[in-house]
Amino acid sequence: MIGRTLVTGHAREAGGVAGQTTRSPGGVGPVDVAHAPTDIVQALPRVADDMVSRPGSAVSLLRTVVGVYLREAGGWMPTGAFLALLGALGVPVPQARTALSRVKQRGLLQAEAHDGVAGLALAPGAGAMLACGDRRIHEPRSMAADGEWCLIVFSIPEAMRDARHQLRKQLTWIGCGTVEAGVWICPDFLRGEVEDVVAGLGLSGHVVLFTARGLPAGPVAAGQVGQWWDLEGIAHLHRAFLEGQSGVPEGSAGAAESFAAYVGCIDAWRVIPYLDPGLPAELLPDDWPGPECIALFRRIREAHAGPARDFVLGTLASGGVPAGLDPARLGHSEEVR
Amino acid sequence: MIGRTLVTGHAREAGGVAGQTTRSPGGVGPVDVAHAPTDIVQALPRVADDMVSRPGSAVSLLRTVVGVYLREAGGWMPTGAFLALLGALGVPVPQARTALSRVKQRGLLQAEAHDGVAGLALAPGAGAMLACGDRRIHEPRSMAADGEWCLIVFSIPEAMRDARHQLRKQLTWIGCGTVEAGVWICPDFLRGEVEDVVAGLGLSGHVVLFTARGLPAGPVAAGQVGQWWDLEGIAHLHRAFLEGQSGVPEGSAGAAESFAAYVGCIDAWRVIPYLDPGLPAELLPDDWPGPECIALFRRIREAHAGPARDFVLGTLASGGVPAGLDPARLGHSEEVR
DNA sequence: TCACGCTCTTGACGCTCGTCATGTGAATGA
DNA sequence: TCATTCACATGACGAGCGTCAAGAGCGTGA
Repeated sequence: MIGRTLVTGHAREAGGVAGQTTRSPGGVGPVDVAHAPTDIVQALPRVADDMVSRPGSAVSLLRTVVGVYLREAGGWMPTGAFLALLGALGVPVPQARTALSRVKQRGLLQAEAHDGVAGLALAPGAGAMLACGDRRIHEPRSMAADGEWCLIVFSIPEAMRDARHQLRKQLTWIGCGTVEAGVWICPDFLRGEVEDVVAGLGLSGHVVLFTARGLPAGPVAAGQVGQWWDLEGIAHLHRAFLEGQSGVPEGSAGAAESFAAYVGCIDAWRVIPYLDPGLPAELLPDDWPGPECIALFRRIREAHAGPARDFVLGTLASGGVPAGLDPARLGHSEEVR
Repeated sequence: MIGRTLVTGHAREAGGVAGQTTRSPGGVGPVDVAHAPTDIVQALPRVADDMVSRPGSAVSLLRTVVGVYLREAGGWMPTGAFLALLGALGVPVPQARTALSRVKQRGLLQAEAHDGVAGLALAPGAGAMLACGDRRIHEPRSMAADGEWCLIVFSIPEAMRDARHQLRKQLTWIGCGTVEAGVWICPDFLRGEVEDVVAGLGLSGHVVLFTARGLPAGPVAAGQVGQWWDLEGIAHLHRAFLEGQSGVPEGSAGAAESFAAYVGCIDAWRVIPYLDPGLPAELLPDDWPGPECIALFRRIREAHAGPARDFVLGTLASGGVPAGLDPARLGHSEEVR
């Protein structure tokens, strides 16, 4: 729902003229062609992978575990370890297996046996996406009041409408705002990601990027920013994070609890630094929840990242049976291998 | 014709998908409201006055004389002096009177008698326009390769189509190029004039200006510039100037000849620094005639500005009968008063 | 003052962008 | 495995921008 709000949230004042629908209300016959996933989907920059699944779902949690721990573990983990870690997050083994299968199918992981032990390795090319995600997640950047902007101007023929649609969507995903139809804006430090998106869609010839500065500071600029971004929707994301993480203990806890708290926090946090471009405080409402959100995220990380890491290492060392974990929470741990 | 080339010269490749038109082709009944010439016309920035008349015509020459000499003469000259000066430029007295009447009607000059002598004074508010013209004419600016751009983004509702049309036209007049529909560009040192145009049309609320930099230098940027401006049309203007002024002696000459040469040169030159934004040489074709043009303009000014000024002062001192001028060229000089 | 020609205006049109509604396939969770 | 929900593709639509063509208005020159 949140995602939907954001994606469709840029609705301009559509009031006034009542749109008339001349379409016949009844269902039409089986309509046709449709749904060739086309090669555009294949060309999708991997940023899309961060957005498809809902935070808290099994796939999303798995995706988070992969992002946070798999590279450090050498890019490969036995299947049993995945099951154990997801189990520690409250995901029953059958659903965890389904999630593994789906993430594998999506191309993020690939099956690989090491020394006869079945496991999953990072798919080639996924490393770059994860690294990019790391930057955004752990070093959320904020633009200075006099910082530079990146303006994205494009004109894409109707024949490439899919690509145009994808472009618009992905620009929204990485935090760009809409100035006018065909003119988007973001902090200039996101320029690299914009270029990646554009190149990934094969639209380099139709898009022009400018580095701009000097929005005449003051309330006028703040008003502009309010028109360009769905600040309300982004603030709602932040507040949902604050609310969801408010019960997380910020003191020391058991390794398993720390792991669950930390991964849950990352999983809830992950999408925010994408959709929030990190606008300068001077251009945001006074009660903007961003800084408080970042502070909470950092406190939780400070408290639990270390123990959570220890928990994962312990789980890996024990071959899938995490130490100090109540076996009852693991579901059918005997299935693990 | 040149003007037309420039205005309509940005035609994009209109080919491609054949659009379907569901609109009824027949004319509709007398449609309504419409057609209040509106106050938009009154709000026209004076830059328009520089473009309406063709170089070399009586009105244009008069406009040039006014711009170059009237302010120095104290903002007022007797009608006879105008007739004499235009006569020195080859304009017969009847046409000169028509020109005076029309320029007066347009609001650039206003009738004023000094000490019982009929004459014409600069209309209030015209001074600013002339000053702006001076800057562009005598100090043609050129952008550095790493200079800053001004991006103009606008979206104007269909109900204000006239204003939108005017905006587009005037942006072209002051040298702006088209990036996409609704996105224009010019060197940032023209920003002030852009703001004047926008404010003059009452469109401040619908236009956003950015200061941009960092067109990735090189042939790519040059290609972009070639798409944004009608470089061919501008080069044609330059070459026409070079050709038209090639016969002008650059050495010393009689006062009257210098006056005719100098005013003729200014008159032919005047429009060029408006339509040519002064792009950096790195982004222009190798054979770009701009610098040669400016050099020629400066040589002619160097050679003739002084004597021309003396000629005007002499004419004013003698009350309308210029010294050293062949009376035959003056037409009916006895009509002068 | 008059005829000519250019400019501007006006209406129609095509193109692009964004949105909405709808149908389909996939992801999710029980 | 199955029902529900979500995301995406598609077609239709409104809006904005620019262009074209025809007609009106105005500048130009005789």
